[in-house]
Amino acid sequence: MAIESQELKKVGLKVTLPRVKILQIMETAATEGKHLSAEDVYKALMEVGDDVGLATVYRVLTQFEQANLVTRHNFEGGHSVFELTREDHHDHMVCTETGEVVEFFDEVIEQRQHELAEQHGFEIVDHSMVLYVRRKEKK
Amino acid sequence: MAIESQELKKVGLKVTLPRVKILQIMETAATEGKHLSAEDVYKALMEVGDDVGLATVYRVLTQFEQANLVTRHNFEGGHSVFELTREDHHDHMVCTETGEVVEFFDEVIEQRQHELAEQHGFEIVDHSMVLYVRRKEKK
DNA sequence: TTGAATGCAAATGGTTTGCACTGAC
DNA sequence: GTCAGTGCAAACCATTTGCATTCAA
Repeated sequence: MAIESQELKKVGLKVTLPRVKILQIMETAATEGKHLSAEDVYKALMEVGDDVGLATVYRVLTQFEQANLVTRHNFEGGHSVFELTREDHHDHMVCTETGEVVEFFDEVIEQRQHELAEQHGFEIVDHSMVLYVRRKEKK
Repeated sequence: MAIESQELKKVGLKVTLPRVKILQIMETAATEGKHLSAEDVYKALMEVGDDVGLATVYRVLTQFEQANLVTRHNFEGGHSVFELTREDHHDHMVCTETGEVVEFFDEVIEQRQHELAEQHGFEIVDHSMVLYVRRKEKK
């Protein structure tokens, strides 16, 4: 049995063709370090000849998100992008010129965030930090 | 002439009733530390008896944003909120239970962000950092 | 068999736009 | 008087949902 099927069962989702296919696509994207929108996933399915409705793509991605298989990001621009959930937390910097996405993690910042929330009597449930950047001119 | 009129002229916008009214509302909200959605502004206008179309509210807020009079934030949840642009940069924490918004600024984090961008060969154009938080249970 | 999953199309909700009318200069 | 600004309704776009059909278990 394919790895995808096992992962689906593990999170309590019935093994169906759309779910397996979409999971495969997300895994492929992950190895390339890419973040896909629902539309991207839909197109990828079309290209491989798999006829899955866009609505199903949204439904499945949402289920995957709830099952913590994928993580949803809301960068500027109105649409969401998804990536396979990884055990290691990380934030993103997005190049405003090329759209390139770089992932990073910084212990100092994470630490400060918790301290700041604490100072205001809160605890952090989640956070998003996106740096919109531009390639520096080489001198 | 009211202060609002001068501000509008300064940024090259013709002085019209909707623009003056909306600017006043944004200023009032600012003194209360509030962030308003287009809908909020629209409702505020209605309450005062000023009949301005929702479309105009969007158009004016967008113009204000381009003129750098107001700043637009895209928190989770699909809709944008606006606040008067301030010279001092700050980030936000949003309570997931009450919607309460707290502004904060932390030099340590700002510093690290620049260092991290630099490490990847980028310079920061802009950034968004939002902490989604929950009031801590008092023990 | 049988309830869950899917496809399709229609609905949604925030935001934008086309166009004729209005108003600021 | 003119052209930018506005109101209204229709259009948009990403996403969600209702419902009849299909399918995994």
